[in-house]
Amino acid sequence: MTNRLLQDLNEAQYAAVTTAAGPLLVIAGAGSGKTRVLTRRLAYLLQQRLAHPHEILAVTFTNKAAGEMKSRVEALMGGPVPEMNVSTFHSFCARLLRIEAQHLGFNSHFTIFDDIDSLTLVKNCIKELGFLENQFPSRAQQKKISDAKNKLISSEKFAEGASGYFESRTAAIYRLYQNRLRAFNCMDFDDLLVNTVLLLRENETVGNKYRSRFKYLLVDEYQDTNHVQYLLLKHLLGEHHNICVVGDEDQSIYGWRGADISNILNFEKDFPGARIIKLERNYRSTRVILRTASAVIKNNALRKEKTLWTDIEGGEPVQLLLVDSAEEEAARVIETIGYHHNGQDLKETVILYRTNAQSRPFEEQLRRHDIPYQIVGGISFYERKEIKDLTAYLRMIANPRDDISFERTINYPRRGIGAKTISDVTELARQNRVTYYEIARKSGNLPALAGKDKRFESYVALIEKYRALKDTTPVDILIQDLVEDLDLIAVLLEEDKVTGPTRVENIEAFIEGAAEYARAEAEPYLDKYLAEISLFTSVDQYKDIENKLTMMTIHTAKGLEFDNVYIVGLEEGLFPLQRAITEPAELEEERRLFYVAATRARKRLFLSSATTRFRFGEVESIPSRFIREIDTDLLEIRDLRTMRVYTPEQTVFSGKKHEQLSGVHYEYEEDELMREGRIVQHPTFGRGKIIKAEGFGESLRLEIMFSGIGVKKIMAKFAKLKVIG
DNA sequence: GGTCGTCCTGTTTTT
DNA sequence: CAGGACGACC
Repeated sequence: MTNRLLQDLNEAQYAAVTTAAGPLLVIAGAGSGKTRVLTRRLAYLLQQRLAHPHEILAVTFTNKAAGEMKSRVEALMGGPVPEMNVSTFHSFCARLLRIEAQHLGFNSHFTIFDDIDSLTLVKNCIKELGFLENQFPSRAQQKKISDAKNKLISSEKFAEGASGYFESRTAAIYRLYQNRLRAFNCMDFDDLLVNTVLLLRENETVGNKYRSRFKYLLVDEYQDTNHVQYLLLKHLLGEHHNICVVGDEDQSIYGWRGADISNILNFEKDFPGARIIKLERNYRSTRVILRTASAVIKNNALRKEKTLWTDIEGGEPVQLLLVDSAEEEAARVIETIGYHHNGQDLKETVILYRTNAQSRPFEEQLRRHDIPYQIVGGISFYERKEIKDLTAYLRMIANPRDDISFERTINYPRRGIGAKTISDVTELARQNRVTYYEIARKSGNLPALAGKDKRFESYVALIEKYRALKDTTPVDILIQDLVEDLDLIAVLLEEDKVTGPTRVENIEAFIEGAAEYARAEAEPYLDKYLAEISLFTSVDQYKDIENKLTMMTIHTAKGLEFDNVYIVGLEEGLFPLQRAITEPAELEEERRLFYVAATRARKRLFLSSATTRFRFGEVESIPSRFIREIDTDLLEIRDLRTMRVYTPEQTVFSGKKHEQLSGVHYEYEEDELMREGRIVQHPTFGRGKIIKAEGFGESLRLEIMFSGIGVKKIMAKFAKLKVIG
């Protein structure tokens, strides 16, 4: 009898599904049936009774992917598999820590700081230490701290390795930040991973407990794991070596967040005896689309050679739209969508962009034409002010030690507690080494807060009321009552006549979300609900709703596929981003990002590029180098400025390069002269020698050593340089 | 204590 | 161009 789990698999897929024991690396090219392999593999482990559901841990990148994987496995197994662990790294860690928190000096009601909370705390720390915000911008400091954590460098270790003015101060900020989080009984996103690793590594009992529990580990999107995640896997792996990771180094796009591409490149070294299986046959895209993606990605040096192929012959040429401005781009793209998708379901079409800010002109056009759409990501629902304010209350209720949530809620809605009083509270809390909430509770006994104690009392009474209810009242009811107690609806409507109603709608949607959760959960109480919503990802909100166009960043689109894909804003400085142009490693990541974007498409791919784009001030744009890397016979160029169309045949036949068609001169010849070793004449600095040249054309940057002046970094397009030797 | 206006900076992607 | 920080004023 044939095993239906092994039907319809190609040879490589079959091997990936059935190779159960030992380390296994599955290199899964875009569209190569990865999800099918993953779900069949899990079902196969269960079917062959190699493991009980609770002995399997599968980690995915988003909650949505986890949910889908689980339901597909259940469909294959013909029934629910409730005990199988399928989750993201972060939510797996959060759940584990909820159980084991006391071993780390946290209590199990700890709350999770999102990016905004964490930034607020960093700001507070910088202020408290008396450092200047312009010398130590909070965002940059936050990033440094996060980078350190991703490499498992503690604040103590960071301080040891720190040298000089800036680093030693960053170390101080890091230390204070970490101490505060601990005092608040809070963890940021990075802490969830770091603390789990520390616990598994340093607490033998806990470590052994989890090591003996999981017999099979499965990791999706391995190319985007960071060092801490890698260590987490190492520490979860017990006697057995049954770890299967699936990934594609060409799709690694989270380097900026600490993802370490060497995890996948070094898998064989890290896990001796590893078997490698490559899935190279693509079932998704037309040959034209694959060739386009490959033409760009092959310019990267850091990759394992791999060739995707498909049986899907030919396909429509890739259309390149050339336009004047960002507004024009939006108008023409929407027009093209209307033209091509007459009668088709809009859910099969997506507009992908490099940065969230690019969505605006498209939104305007879509509204104007009354086309239904959804934007995934951007300012997430949970980051909206009214939602943030409400969740800050919920967090105070779950965990009153959280000073950041205290600050956010103490005077909203207004209770007559202003900046002065809050700084008094801060001061008192520091002196007495207690939390802000503790000060609020004792305000009656504190002379410094004389006269204000009634205001604090009503706040404390409110928090305490809900603290008493939180473990027994379903979370949606709790939130509803809280909103009423705060009179939040009236406050919002009063506050701003224009945005008020929308904000009220958002509050209502939030309550509805909680109600949905309450219906699905056996114990729908606050603590768990908060943990869940703080780990929502931006794709988690994506639903392929009938007849709605979708827009999102390329990062968010990872793992999704559509019939029609529009990649917009293909200009130097935007895609690739300006800062990537001079950094080879970052440029390669941008290229992978293009690769991910293009391979989302099944049938049709459209690219667009504008000549001018408003960023800070007006900026002339030139088409992205990625366009030039695509073979001309794949492209149909529609120059919407001149209303000229160049088919692939014409382009090839006339031997024209597309940079000429687009009317942009790249001025290679000039570039050729501006190379290292050349002597140039500068109007103010005089004679100098080029010691470094990066970029090309408009973005050519030079480092020039001027005699008697020193090294200057110069943008070639602004400096009136003359080559004299 | 609250509000309004001005100046300044900083701009990528997200768990 | 937008959002935050800060200072002036009510």
